[in-house]
Amino acid sequence: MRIATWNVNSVTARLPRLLAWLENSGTDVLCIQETKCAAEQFPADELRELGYESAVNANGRWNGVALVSRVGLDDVVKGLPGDPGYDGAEEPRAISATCGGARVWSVYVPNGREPDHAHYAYKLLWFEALKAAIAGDAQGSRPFAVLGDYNVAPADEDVWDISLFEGATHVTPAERAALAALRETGLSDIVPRPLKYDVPFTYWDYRQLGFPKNRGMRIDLVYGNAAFQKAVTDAYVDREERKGKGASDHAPVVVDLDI
DNA sequence: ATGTCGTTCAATGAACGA
Repeated sequence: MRIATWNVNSVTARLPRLLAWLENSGTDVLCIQETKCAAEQFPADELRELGYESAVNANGRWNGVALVSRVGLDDVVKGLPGDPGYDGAEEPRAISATCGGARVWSVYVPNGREPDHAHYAYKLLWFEALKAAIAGDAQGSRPFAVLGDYNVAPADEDVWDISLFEGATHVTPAERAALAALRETGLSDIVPRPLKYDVPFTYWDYRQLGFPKNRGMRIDLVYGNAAFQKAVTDAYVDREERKGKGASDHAPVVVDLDI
């Protein structure tokens, strides 16, 4: 089974590339983040024509996640139990389902904006709720993984120049501690191969020639339990998808599994 | 080859988030 995660930065703007990528990549299950559309605007019909079922948790302009599968899509759960919400409202940042024998989540962790911003406190609370929600499945014998845009670089090496991140989110000890807490439930970081350069960056800012200069970050992560990790045969970042006109600012992370 | 992109609201750009 080939499973992938991709922050598409608007599923409607990305639709031609999304359909082409699914056709060409041989992906069985895709975890999508930042659909940036209302649920009814999600291109389920176009995906169905390619043989994929869809499950969507989205509500408009911001955020939005989805699961797309051609190997089954059962027991869909939208949202995160205990989601702290932001500014009085719960946001569509999580969806989970059973696909081809694996239980998978597609998550879009809050950005945090600045360490002294309310959004940062929200981000940490959101991580706590995620940990509580997945701890049971992490210990289970069924292959289980949480895939998505975590908006945290696990180590200093996971950003192009750590000296430029002083005082910034995505690299703070508290955010990294939140990742460590997730791993302590029984999940492992499935680190993909970079297809070019040394570090498997997954995101490059649109601005200031981020991609051509490889000013990237590894913030799209695959956290799998022991059964999932044991089944992994390969993992890589499809940086080709970041190239050219009409690309998302994130590249897909692809994982091959012997299940 | 790549010196932002995408959505929304109200509008022929600005505001906002990332």
